This record gives sequence, structure tokens and C-alpha cells, in this order.
Amino acid sequence: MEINNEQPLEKQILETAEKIFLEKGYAMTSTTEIARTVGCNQALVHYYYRTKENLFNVIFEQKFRTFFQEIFDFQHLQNLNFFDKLKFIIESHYDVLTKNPKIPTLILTELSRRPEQINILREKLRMLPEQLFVMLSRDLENEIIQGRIRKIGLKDLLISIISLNIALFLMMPIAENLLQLSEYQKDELISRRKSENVDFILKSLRP
Amino acid sequence: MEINNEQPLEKQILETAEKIFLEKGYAMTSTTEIARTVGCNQALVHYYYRTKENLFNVIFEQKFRTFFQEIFDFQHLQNLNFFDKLKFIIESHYDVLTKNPKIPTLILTELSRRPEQINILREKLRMLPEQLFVMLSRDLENEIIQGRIRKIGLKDLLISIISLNIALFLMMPIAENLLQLSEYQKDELISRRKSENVDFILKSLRP
DNA sequence: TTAATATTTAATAGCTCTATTAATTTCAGA
DNA sequence: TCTGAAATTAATAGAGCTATTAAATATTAA
Repeated sequence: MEINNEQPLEKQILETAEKIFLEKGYAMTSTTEIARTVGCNQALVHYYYRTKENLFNVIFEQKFRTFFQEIFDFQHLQNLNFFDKLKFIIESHYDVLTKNPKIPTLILTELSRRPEQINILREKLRMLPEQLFVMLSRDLENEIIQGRIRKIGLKDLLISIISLNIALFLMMPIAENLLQLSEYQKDELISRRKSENVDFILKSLRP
Repeated sequence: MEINNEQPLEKQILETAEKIFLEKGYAMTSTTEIARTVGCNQALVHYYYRTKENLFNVIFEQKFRTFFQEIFDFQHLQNLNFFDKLKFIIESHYDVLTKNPKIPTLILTELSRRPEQINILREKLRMLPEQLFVMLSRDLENEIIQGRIRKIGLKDLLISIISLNIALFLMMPIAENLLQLSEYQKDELISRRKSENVDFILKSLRP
């Protein structure tokens, strides 16, 4: 053991593992590297978390849980008109992504590695958004009838929203390198795209 | 050796490797598995391609080259008006993705594994689109002045196009499982989103 | 202080993977 | 038919990784 970061090793291991898993993915991360980074013996990783697989699960079941809870936290939605609802949904979705920029990539890469995990995801996605979906569906229908919105299906609208929001974060690691973005430019891009996405979507809905 | 697929083993190895690399990514693919799938000795993989790294490069330099060539093949663009140009670009971009649905994920996952490969990408992306970018920039400016399009920067427009097109293919492996899509439903979704994306983008550009 | 318990380490078994080498088989052309 | 090159295989070195075990060290409670 080299540097004592206050934190007990059990927690250091967890946090270091999270960082490395997010950076390199499951396959490219070894418990040896995690231990080396923490500065402890490799057996200790297994002492606290038994297997690499289990360590990964401990981290990301928690991680995914809060991620999706945040995404579907729409209590303030009821009293708004449809356009404000939509704006709120897009922006808060975008905000959650901004706070967890590497989660989409992880979900993408790790869920194709272990399709059985998708069931966990499915549960999370089934419960919460059911009433949300119904409400939005009703609202959208209504707006279309009132002539305030062009004809469009809710499913397609949601796919477009998710696509526009998520794609930036999926492509960011490459864009960053490809375009040699500074940290500042990156932040600027992320914040600019937030309003651009809202704008883009709302504008496209005009009748 | 078990089954003789006509093809010489050298080529079978190449094609099998491509398939498995696309499915599992570099790290999760072993030369042992490639050989087992082909039905030949594992040493043969190395006999023909020396290293796993080299095999991967042989496959994907070729793959990426044609992928980006197709994407930037815009010879028929000159005589069209701006809206038709845009439609053409969106659709042909989408078509290339439809033909190579797994390339985006591969680029995403493998380029973060080996950032030095990004330089190769950078070259491809620098040469071709220069004049295209200039032309579109001029056209867009012009349309805005003429009042046929709302104010928007070309960069933002392109990010939106790429996001809408690519995101579907990035998310498809998960969506497929999550929503239990049949092969038919998947194809239907892919073809519907093509026109939806064009529609969505063009509608959002109205002044 | 002591004994029990928790933490940490060293050592290593066992596995899989990459890459190499030497031996064997196949096959085309003299 | 024989020869030499090309193709293919068997065997294995060497590395890294996961997981376990037993021993050592630190900590806590009585």
C-alpha cells in the first residue's frame, strides 16, 4: 500500500474500479490493474468483491438504478402545457446525460456482452414510464387535433429526442480527439447542443 | 479441418474474423475462436496474418476506407437545390449505415481503445468533405438570407443529421432485445426512420 | 494483555490467450 | 515420380488473468 487516501480500501477499490470500467469497459479491465491503481494487493479486490463479475454488478446495478430513476423523475410535469412538458423532458434527459456522460457507452458495450442484463433494464423501463407514456400520448394526440403540432407518432418523437440527446455523448470521445477539442470547447459544445436540441425538436413539430 | 466452404482458408479466416470482430469487438475475440469457427488450426490464423492486431487492421482499414468513401460520394449533388441536396445527403448517409449497421459501434468502441487510429480517420475526414462543407455553408447562408430556412449554423445542422441517423444503429442491438423486435419489425423500423429523419430535419428548418 | 476477528499479503494453481517453432501433409511442376 | 514450396498441424513457451489458500498483520473487545 502506498498512498493513504483517507477512504478505506474497500471503497477505494469500488471507486477505482468504476473509473476504470467506465474508461476501458469490462473486458479490458483486470482486477490486477484495479489493485495496482489503488495500491493494494490484487487478492484484496477478490476478498471484498469475490469476483470481477460481481464487482462490476455491484457498481453498475447501483449506477443504472439512479441513472434511470433520474431520467424518469417527472413529478413537476403535471401542470405544464405540452410544449413546456416536452422542453422539460428533453432538458432533464440531457442533464442526466451531462452528469453521466459515459453511461450510454457503457450500456451499449456491456449490454451486448451480456444480454441477460437487458432484463434488468427492461423492468426499470417498464414500470415507471407507463403512465408517462399514456399522458404524453394523450397530450400529443390532443395537440395534433388542435392543430398546434404536425402529425407525428409519439414513438417517433421519442426516438428522435433520445437520438439527438444521446448521440452527442456517444460520439464525444471520438469527436474530442478528432477535432482536438479543448476542455473548454467541449463544455461549450455540450451546453450549446442542449438548447439546440430543444430548439430543433420543437421547431420540427410546428404544423 | 471439417467443412470445406469452397473458399481458401486464408479468405475464410478473414471473413470469419470480420464477423466475430463486429459481433464481439476486438478484446472479446480470440484467434482461437476464429480458428475454431473456421475449423482450422489456430496457428494458421497467425501463419496468414501474423498477429491478431494485424488481422484486425487488415480487415478494418479496408472496411473503414470503403465506408467513408461511400459516405462522401456526393457527385450527383451539384445541380440540386438545397433541400434536395440535404435530402440526398441524409438518405445516402442513412443508406450506408443500413448497409453497415455495425460499423458505428465498432468505430466507437475500437477507436477509444486505440486513439492512434483516430489519425487515420482524421485524414479521411479532412480531404473529401472540405469542398462539400464550403458548398453547403454557402448554400445554407444563402437560404437563410432568402428567408427559406431559419437561422442555424451548418455545424449544428450536421451534428443533428449525424445524431439522428447514427443513434438508431448504435441503439439497435439493445432496442432489438429490449423491445423483442422481430426481424421484420426491425427492418420496418429502420426503413420508417429513414423518411422520418428526413422529414424531421427538413421540417425543423422551416423559418 | 489476550484472544478473537478483520484486513492484507505472498504464493500459486489453473486457465486462456498469443505467438513461435518444428514437423507433417499437400500439391504443382520438372 | 520426385522435389521443393506452400499449407497445415501439433506442441509448447511465455504472458496475463482470475480466483483461492494459507500465512501474516492489524484491530477490536473483553
